[in-house]
Amino acid sequence: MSQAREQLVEAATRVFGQEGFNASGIDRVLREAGVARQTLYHHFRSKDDLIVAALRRGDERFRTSLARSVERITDDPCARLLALFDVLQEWFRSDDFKGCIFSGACAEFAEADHPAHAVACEHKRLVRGYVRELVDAAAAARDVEVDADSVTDALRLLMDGATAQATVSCSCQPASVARRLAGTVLDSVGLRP
Amino acid sequence: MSQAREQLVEAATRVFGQEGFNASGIDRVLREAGVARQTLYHHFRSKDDLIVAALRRGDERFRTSLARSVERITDDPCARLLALFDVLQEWFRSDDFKGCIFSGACAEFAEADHPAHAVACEHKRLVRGYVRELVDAAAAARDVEVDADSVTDALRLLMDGATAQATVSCSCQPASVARRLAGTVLDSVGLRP
DNA sequence: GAACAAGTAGACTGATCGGTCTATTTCCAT
DNA sequence: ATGGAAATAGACCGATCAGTCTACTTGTTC
Repeated sequence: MSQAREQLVEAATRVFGQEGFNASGIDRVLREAGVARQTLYHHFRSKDDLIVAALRRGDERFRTSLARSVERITDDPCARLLALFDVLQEWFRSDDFKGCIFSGACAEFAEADHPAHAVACEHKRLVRGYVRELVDAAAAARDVEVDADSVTDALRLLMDGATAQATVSCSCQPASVARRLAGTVLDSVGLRP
Repeated sequence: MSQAREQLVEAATRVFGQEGFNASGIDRVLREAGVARQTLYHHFRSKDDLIVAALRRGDERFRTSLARSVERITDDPCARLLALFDVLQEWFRSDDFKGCIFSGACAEFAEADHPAHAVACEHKRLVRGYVRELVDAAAAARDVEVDADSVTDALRLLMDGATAQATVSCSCQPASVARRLAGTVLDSVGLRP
């Protein structure tokens, strides 16, 4: 993998995440990447292509970071479901938190068939897959029968709700609210840590 | 109130809501409003001013529509809390649903001190105020003591979560998930319809 | 050492952007 | 009737945008 391409994707994820997609010009990304104009168009056909690559990079980074953070917090499979919200809170607290770039991409590229929208949709699907794994692991550890899909949907909705509210309010409190709600959900299905 | 200004704000809410803020040019709004260029700058100092006016209009329209829809669905104060999610589902189902323009505004204007961000924040606060009224009414009707703030926070988080997910997935299912979760929340505090 | 791919620097294009300026018209109130 | 505010049409401005083109410099590989 080319180093120039690597720095391009890296700068793009950073710039687009901070300023938005339509608001960030190609020149800004090039300057931050320290890369020539033509190099961009050697690796990507258009700005949209770069946006898609940046979103994919953001997806990988987010999911690996989420999993690693959750695993670092606790070993207990049930407690890990609540740890999801501790990780979110940590994220909201960070100085450069500007909301979920995938929700942002859907806001800026509202047409459902836009490639960026598709990547965002896939990202949410993959995160759901990870949460689903955690739910299955917790159910197995507690040896209880649960409607794993319903529990997963509930947790995902709480996560996205907290993120949306944190983006608008610039506060980390939504994470606490979501965590408390998640606790009652887990309680009701016998997955209380 | 001037008719030209009225049509400007109306067209702006429509165009910005469909295409986003940075992606929509002034010319597009002018064409849809059927209004001359100079007329815009007679009523607004800048595009940002028009954006703020459009958001305010969207706020009014959303809240009055929400309240009217909820009141139309049921008279029971507790059932109205669940009706919030029926209204959301109806919204998600509409053909031109493109997500919450206030969350979209925060995605496009991430700086917390941007006027559009401030209006979005105020909108969320006002919606919370309405939900809070519904919670208080339900508690009074059931004659139970509830932590109204907590219940309101929970319902608002479920609403925003459903909206965020519906925006990405282009589905109305998140409304059902949120409604079911809201039901368990209300159950646990004695506000079950 | 020749060929070739990757990268750089920077000028350039056509389009669009937000915003200004001028000239003219409409219409209402004094 | 006359002055003034509101509105129109459209040229115009400087800036920025995404994307192209040319010319030159690296390395690497055969």
